[in-house]
Amino acid sequence: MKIRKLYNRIAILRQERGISRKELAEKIGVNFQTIGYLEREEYNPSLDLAFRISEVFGLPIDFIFSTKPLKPLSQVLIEKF
Amino acid sequence: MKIRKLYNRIAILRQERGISRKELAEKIGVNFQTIGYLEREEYNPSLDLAFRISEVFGLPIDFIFSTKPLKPLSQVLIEKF
DNA sequence: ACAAAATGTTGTATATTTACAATAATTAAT
DNA sequence: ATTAATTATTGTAAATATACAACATTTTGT
Repeated sequence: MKIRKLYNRIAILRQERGISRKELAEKIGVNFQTIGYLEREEYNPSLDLAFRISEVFGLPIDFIFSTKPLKPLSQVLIEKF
Repeated sequence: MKIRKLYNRIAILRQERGISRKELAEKIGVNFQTIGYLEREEYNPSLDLAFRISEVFGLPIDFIFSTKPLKPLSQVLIEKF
């Protein structure tokens, strides 16, 4: 299976909550550098890791991750008006 | 990260649609034995593969996959009454 | 009952993800 | 301005996912 690059909102969600990668990594049970890789989208998480992130943020996987580049949350929100 | 076993509804969703593993595998672009491994929950898919499955069935990832054992669809449906 | 199709099992090889360490660069705090 | 904290970069090793093949078993169709 030829890999497909995935996109995510990890960086913004983490910043919204005002925590560092190290803190997020601890909540998730993963090395803090792994968070860096994911935020830079250098590789895709396993489904298990995606679920952990989803659980920490309390948001569904499809909201955090996408096969297509993600619009800024502000724009998504305004489109709901 | 110690791996966590994940659960999924791939087998029922595939059977609902009346297709074989081979056919599903072709739609997804993966080896047909990989579908077997996933249905038997012998290992977890990558997030990319989870997205492909989600796209083929037209259902969100959180509906198809779960960190906890999944109730039969019939039961989930009845609980909505 | 038989043949064909689908699924399961076992084994090996490759690709991708995760961990970890050491150091550089950037940003934040004092 | 300096220190501390955070993030980026590079490299290596380990764990897990995916591909593929060959054969056994089960199920389905006729």
